[in-house]
Amino acid sequence: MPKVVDSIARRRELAQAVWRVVRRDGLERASVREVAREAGVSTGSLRHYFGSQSELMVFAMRLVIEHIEERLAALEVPADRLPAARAVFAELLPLDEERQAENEVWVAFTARSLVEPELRELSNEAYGRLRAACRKWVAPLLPEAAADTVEMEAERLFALLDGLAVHGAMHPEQATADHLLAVLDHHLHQVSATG
Amino acid sequence: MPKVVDSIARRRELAQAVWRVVRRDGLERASVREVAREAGVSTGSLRHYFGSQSELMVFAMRLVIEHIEERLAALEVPADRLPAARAVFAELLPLDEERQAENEVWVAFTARSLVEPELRELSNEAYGRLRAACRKWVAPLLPEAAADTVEMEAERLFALLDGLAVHGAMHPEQATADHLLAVLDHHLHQVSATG
DNA sequence: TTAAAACTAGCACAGCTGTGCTATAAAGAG
DNA sequence: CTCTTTATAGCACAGCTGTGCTAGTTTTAA
Repeated sequence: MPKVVDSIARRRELAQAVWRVVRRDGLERASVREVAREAGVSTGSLRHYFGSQSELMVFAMRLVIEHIEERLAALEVPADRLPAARAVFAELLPLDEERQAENEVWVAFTARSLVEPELRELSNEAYGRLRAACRKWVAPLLPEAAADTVEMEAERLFALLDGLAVHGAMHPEQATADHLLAVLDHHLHQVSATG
Repeated sequence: MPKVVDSIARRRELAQAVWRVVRRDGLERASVREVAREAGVSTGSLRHYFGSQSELMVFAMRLVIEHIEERLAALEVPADRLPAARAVFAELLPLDEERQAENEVWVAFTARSLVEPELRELSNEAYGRLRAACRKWVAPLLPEAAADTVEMEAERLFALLDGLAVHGAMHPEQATADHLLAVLDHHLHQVSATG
């Protein structure tokens, strides 16, 4: 195994230490020293893998996107249109601990991306992909609808998903997995019924 | 005019300096010194009005809630159910520069409230009030529906509004006022049509 | 075995942080 | 006027920050 593979594995471990600090103490506390401490290494060692703090943060944020895409790629999508849409969009909701953790981290990075251009790029990229996914899986539910109706429904679902994700992060006691799924199911059912 | 009135007016001015810094540089850059610089005062003077930084931040976040409630209180709500709901919920969207600014600040504070208990209280308070408002103004659109259906629709609208607000903050080029209003109108129309 | 590459540790620097403190100026009350 | 409260300014302290740097250590290659 060439060393470069271990190297990126190590980078992933360090990025997950970022996640833990972000979740526990917030993004503003994710200093180089604190992340190194969380990962159990020295700052010099951390700096060997990431030339700067912002490089570390960009990598940590990008890792969230990669995890989500890996889960989506591993998903067995049902053949029927409505169960297919449900399966895909349910996968994006913070329904279990792993996705809750990544969702909280994502919310923190997203907020910072408002003022950090390097993170903003990643946010925009994810935004575009999610928007496209909404269009792709909602369109089959509206076979007779006009193009701009499909577009409108995609935007509505897009906003709904982001809103549910925020609620899942901010109020996990109330936005339980059952709750999130119930709202999603209700919405998809109504959309496919009117289309 | 007693001095206490000027005092809270001064606190509001300083809190708005917080807003400007948060919007320009992010919440993590809103240090005591930076806010004082933005407001054109010394740190000692700032500290005379706010005994600690967290007191300043709590006040600045609470001021966002107060501004929103002032706007809602000043709103002339139409008599008809659907226009009434539209007027209220449109008021909550970041449709103009003022609301965009406050919305961005709110998003930043909300994200930090994930790890700051003092801000979390305010976030929860706002969450509860917004949820109640959704119930109040959505229920008349569904006169024949069961209670849990009304509840479900309120939750769906609640998530949609938060999602639209996030999109308005993160992607103002695409989430224009027209776009946000179109999605809101489409949703309210469909809810009231099926109810 | 030897040389090079990769890794780890930790210190040093300059700069920013929140907060406590004192000193000065302004304003209002008696 | 004087006295007290309010307001403002700015310094000092201890502590954390990102990053550059050097010195060891381990691993890999030849």
